[in-house]
Amino acid sequence: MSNIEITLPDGSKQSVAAETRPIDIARSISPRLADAAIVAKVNGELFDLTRPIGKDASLQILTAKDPESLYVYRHSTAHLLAAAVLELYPETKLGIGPPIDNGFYYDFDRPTPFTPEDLEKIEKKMWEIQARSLPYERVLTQKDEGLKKYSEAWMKCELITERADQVFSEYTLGPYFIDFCRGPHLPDTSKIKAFKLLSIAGAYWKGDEHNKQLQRIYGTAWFTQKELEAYLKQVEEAKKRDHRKLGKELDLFSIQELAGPGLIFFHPKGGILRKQLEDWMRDQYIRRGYSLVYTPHVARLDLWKTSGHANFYAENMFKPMEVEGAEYQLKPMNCPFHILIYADRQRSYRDLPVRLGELGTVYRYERSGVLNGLFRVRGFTQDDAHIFCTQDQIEGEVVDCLQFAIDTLHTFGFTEYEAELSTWDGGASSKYAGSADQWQLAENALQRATEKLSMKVKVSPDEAAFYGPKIDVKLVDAIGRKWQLSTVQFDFNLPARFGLEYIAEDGKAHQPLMVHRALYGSIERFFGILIEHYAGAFPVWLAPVQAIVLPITDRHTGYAKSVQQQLDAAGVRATVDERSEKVNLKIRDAQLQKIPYMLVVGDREQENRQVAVRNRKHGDQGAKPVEDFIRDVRALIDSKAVTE
RNA sequence: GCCGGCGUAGCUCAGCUGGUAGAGCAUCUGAUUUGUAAUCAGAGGGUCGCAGGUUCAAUCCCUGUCGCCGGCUCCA
Repeated sequence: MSNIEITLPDGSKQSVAAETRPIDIARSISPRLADAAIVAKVNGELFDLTRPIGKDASLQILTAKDPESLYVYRHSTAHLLAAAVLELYPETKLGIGPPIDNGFYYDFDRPTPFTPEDLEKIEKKMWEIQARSLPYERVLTQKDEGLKKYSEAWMKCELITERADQVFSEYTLGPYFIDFCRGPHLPDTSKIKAFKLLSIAGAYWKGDEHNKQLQRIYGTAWFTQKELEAYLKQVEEAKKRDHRKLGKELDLFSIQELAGPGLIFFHPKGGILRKQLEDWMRDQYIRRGYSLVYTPHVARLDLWKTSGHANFYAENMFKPMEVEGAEYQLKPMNCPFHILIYADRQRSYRDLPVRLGELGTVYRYERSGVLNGLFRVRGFTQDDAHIFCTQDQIEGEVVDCLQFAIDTLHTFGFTEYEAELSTWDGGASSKYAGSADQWQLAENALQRATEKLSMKVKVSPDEAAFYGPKIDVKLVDAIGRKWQLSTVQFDFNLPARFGLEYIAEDGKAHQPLMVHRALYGSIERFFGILIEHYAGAFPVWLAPVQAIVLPITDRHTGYAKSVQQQLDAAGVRATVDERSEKVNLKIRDAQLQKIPYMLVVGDREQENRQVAVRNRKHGDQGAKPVEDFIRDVRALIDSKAVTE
């Protein structure tokens, strides 16, 4: 038997038998390492701990500290799930079972759906199998032989036919379970310590709704019980912040069954918040050289035929309505309208850039199953703007757009964000509109703009829209979730379709470049993100009620009202709780309404023209003159402070 | 749209595999006049999402429909 040479991460070398396995090396280094080992890396490739190394190689033993380990761990937990399902329901056919961000899932094909009770049974069975310390065994199979072996399992056959090499690997777990799988896996089930099955959902085979619908079981898995509990707690936290729940509790907005799904009603308190968003954005438009425009909600279908939306966007549009023999279309986008304004008169290069901005309300048909609170609706308002400019101007325009996006995030209290640049395929296919020159120019401009602003950007090739490359900005919220928000995208399609032009210095007509950009994206959606980010406790400048005056007894109500009037006069949104209730109750209710400041007034305050300030977060702040409070709170409002 | 779950008072939820419904909070009334997260008492309030069907009898079983939730898909 020949020997092989193993190089460890510290550079040391060992000569060992070819059938030596990573776990053997780990043991020879230290029992603790062997115990902590999850998986190995052999020449950079993930390897089972129990798979013979077989050739000269560099070897790294991965433990729970290495991020790749968790995926292997979850993948193995998914196999454990499938093994349990097969033990309980042998007729079930297996789909795929990959690890995902917070856990894993497995897709099953089965005539009767799983119930929540089944989930409990399956989880119990999983622990039972786990306790047997069954090994995950890797087996090599010939492709034709494998197809025979899996002839009962149609999904596996499909996968093997499409993806498998001539000789492929399988993994077994116990007597019932064998799976076409690249691996690697844990050595055995005893390594699995903490997991929980979470939910059952329908999922289409390969994510395509034309395919058969399978039943997916989701689960989460972590190295330790502690991490599992922390994750479940984080899920709970997210539930507490759910904007649909808070929207009702804080009386911000509603969706009315009688009016229809996906259509948002802003209540007075939500209305104040929305007005803050709108006012800030319009103000910024003006400061940053945009022209504010207003356009209709419907237009002749011909416009949408010219823009092409009637064709490629038809399935997202409400059906046209007939008016005096002509068809009219509710607008799903603002761009054609802005284009009409641009094209309404001849443009000189001296006029460019033309930046037309609008808070434009659009209606899109979304399938009923995808609607979700404020996040996914059928009618929403975009802070939409279109920039028409020359080639020389695009880089500057893109820089300004991105800077605007970053300023927007900071203003609303988001400090972390990510940017993604979606580019085309370099012309490999014909699915993209526009010329290679245009793509090059635009992609370069986007790239250079991010460099100028020192933005970190992830490039996603072949992810662009068909009409142009784009940069998307994602924010990270208070509990670490990412939300796609702003977008800056080029459009090579519409200027051509509408024959847009400007007269250049050479006296000839040229086609302008068009940039489409939205920073909030959708005001409704951004509102929802804000609700969840702040868990309803908005910064003072956004809070619907900024201060509530709490008279201790009825005889203080008069003074309380005079305080409220002073606050009103100073532009501080204030109310008075006039109920004949105890202060404790009034405070409790104000806290639950997440009102930033509670101003308790009794004999002492009335006598000294003061208010006893209570901050929703920091509690009792002591008494101070009304003017002092107004000065302090105005400072916070004027600076749009996001911390208290 | 599809799969699964759900729809009971303004809100949050109970309601024993069929005998026309109950709690807490909220509301109203009365008492209490209160100092930093729930004062007490009484009263009113439901065609059990909607429409059919089965049954002597339906909140409960069946069918359809509307809406919501978790996913699939897609995006802002």
